[in-house]
Amino acid sequence: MIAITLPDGSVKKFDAGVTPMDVAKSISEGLARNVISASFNNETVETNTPLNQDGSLVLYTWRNDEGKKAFWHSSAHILAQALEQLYPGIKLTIGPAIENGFYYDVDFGTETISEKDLPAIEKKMLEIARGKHEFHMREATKAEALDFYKKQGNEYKVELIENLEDGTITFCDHDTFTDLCRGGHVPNTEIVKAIKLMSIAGAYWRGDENNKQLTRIYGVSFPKQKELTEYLALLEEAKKRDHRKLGKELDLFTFSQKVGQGLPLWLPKGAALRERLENFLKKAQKKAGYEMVISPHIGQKELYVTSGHYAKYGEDSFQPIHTPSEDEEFLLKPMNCPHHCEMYRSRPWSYKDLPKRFAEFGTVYRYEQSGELHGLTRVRGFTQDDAHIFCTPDQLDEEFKNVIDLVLYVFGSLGFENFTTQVSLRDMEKPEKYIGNAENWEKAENAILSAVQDKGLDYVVEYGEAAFYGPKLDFMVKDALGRSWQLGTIQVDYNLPERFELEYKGSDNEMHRPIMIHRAPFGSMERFVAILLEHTGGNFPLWLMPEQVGILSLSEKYEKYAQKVLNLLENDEIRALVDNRNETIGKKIREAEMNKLPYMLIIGEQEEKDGTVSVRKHSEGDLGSMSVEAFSKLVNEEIKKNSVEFNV
RNA sequence: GCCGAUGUAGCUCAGCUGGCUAGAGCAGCUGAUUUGUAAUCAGCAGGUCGUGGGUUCGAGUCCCUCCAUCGGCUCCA
Repeated sequence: MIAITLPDGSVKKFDAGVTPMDVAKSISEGLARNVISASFNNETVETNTPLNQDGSLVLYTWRNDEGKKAFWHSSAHILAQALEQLYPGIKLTIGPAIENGFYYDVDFGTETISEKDLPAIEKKMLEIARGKHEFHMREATKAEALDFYKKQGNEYKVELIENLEDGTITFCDHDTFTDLCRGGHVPNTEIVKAIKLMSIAGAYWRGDENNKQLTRIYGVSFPKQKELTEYLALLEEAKKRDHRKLGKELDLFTFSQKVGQGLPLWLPKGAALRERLENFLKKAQKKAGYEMVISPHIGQKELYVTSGHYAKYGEDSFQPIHTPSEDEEFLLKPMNCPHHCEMYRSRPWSYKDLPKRFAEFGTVYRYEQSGELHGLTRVRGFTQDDAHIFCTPDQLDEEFKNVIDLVLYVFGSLGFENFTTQVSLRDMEKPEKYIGNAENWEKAENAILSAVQDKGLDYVVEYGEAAFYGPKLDFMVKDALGRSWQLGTIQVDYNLPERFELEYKGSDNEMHRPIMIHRAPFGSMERFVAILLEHTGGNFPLWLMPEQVGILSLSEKYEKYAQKVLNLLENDEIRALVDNRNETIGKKIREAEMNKLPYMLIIGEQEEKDGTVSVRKHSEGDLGSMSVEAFSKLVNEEIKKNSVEFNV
């Protein structure tokens, strides 16, 4: 007999060799029907794995992430089987579950497949699924495993196996199909009822662009057709919040082929929105002791040779600007830091002057690969809400933490609650990617780690994500489709101060090197506005709205009164517009609703006589009539409610 | 940059296997209407079908080039 501990703490006795499925059956028939995977002593097991020792067992269903993972991973096996049947001779590589579904990377050899082929593959997958084939794990020696794939001529699987240790290698069989696999499957194929293959993409073997590009097929699957339908509807719904679509509809920004790809054009409403965001941050930064500076958009090549940008990126970026004089070269600035370093150098500093905080909404230009451009989230010309803090070593910790507070304030004020924080460190195996010595890197990385720990931030560490001059703390937010974007960033840099020979005089009357913190709470205005658009669906907080109130006249007869209301609102600093067109009130309301105008004031004979306005709130409807003063108060209270002061 | 897809009026879309002067709705303009909480009616105007080549008696439709966009990969100062 063995003792199985269940998640609720209860312990049940079973004969050795009992399977997780047997345990599920002993609890209830319903659970047995729904269980799709299990873990035993924190290790993933199959539902048919015999358990031979005491331990704790967790049973997963579709409701658990673990269950979904097993479901989608199993679906990837079915996809692979379908592909092998339809395209004999292909080479399978890897097929994991991902956040929303699964994929399989395949070398199709000379064959090319396109999205037109997907329905046939889906059909084959469903056919296989209906066969109710059970998944069985099987151990194999390294020699057997290598032999199996060498016979097939599959160099990818051979490479994978060569990196595995003998004794840890397992295969998974179902129906006629076999795949190298670590485990974690559903009991049998039949529970996969609905399958949708989403798209085809190229993906480099092992994620390295020097390797061969494989064909990746993305798919998603569900235990019920209804859930698939709902999922697809959700995706459609998310597309409505796409910032590219909303930006066009709300007249915020545009792109022009003539101006160039990745070069956004901010239209009046977008520019006003952006200005409001900038002012919001300027106000908080002023309180936090920042000083605004301004630098030009280009700089001499020498500046970037000093900073290290030229050696690192010169050839792969926008090419230098040449002038009529010989040998003169200027670069579009890819970053503001070199300029700010030169500002620091403009005079000598004492330790008593530090920290020095130079802030600038600085527009930078970076030659992103064409395939990488994406709406406003990835562009070639953008404005960073940049600042560089020059401080002494003993000020670093406090300064860094103050910046964390500022970023949290900005995110909080704009309703970004679901962000994640990432500590981006260097990739130790690729030192050529970075400038500066190991000792400085170590110091900078430790400074960030200790600050986030003291602040109690819930963070993940990513190696190889650091900037070339220093490690970062990044604040990531997801877009409407769940893709993660880096917004705020804080970076510790010991390297640029050295390259620019920055100094200050210490209390010991000796010269010392300051440490630099690079930081941008928004990240960039472009990306921030994009993500804000997707989060709010265009319904920004009232204080940010380009237009807050529409005064809709019932007919042209009320023009004078409309103007009077407009003047009253403007006196209270409320942004309003008058719609006095010769259209029906129904049409004016419809348009205002579609333009996401937060408030509509309907005025006609009655209102003019009483000196009131009839208030309608966006997507909520009629709020009844009130005086203009009462309405102003309503608006200002809503604005106040949503804005918090930044306290240092 | 790489893989796959897409590109018809300002916007959303129709245009079957190549065949008359390329259609519709919304937006725009003109006129009528002067309106009570999500589309008043009528008329008008608007497109070298992304670009450049090619095949053909004939190309929006077929082929190639380039450009841009979309979904990924890689990259991301």
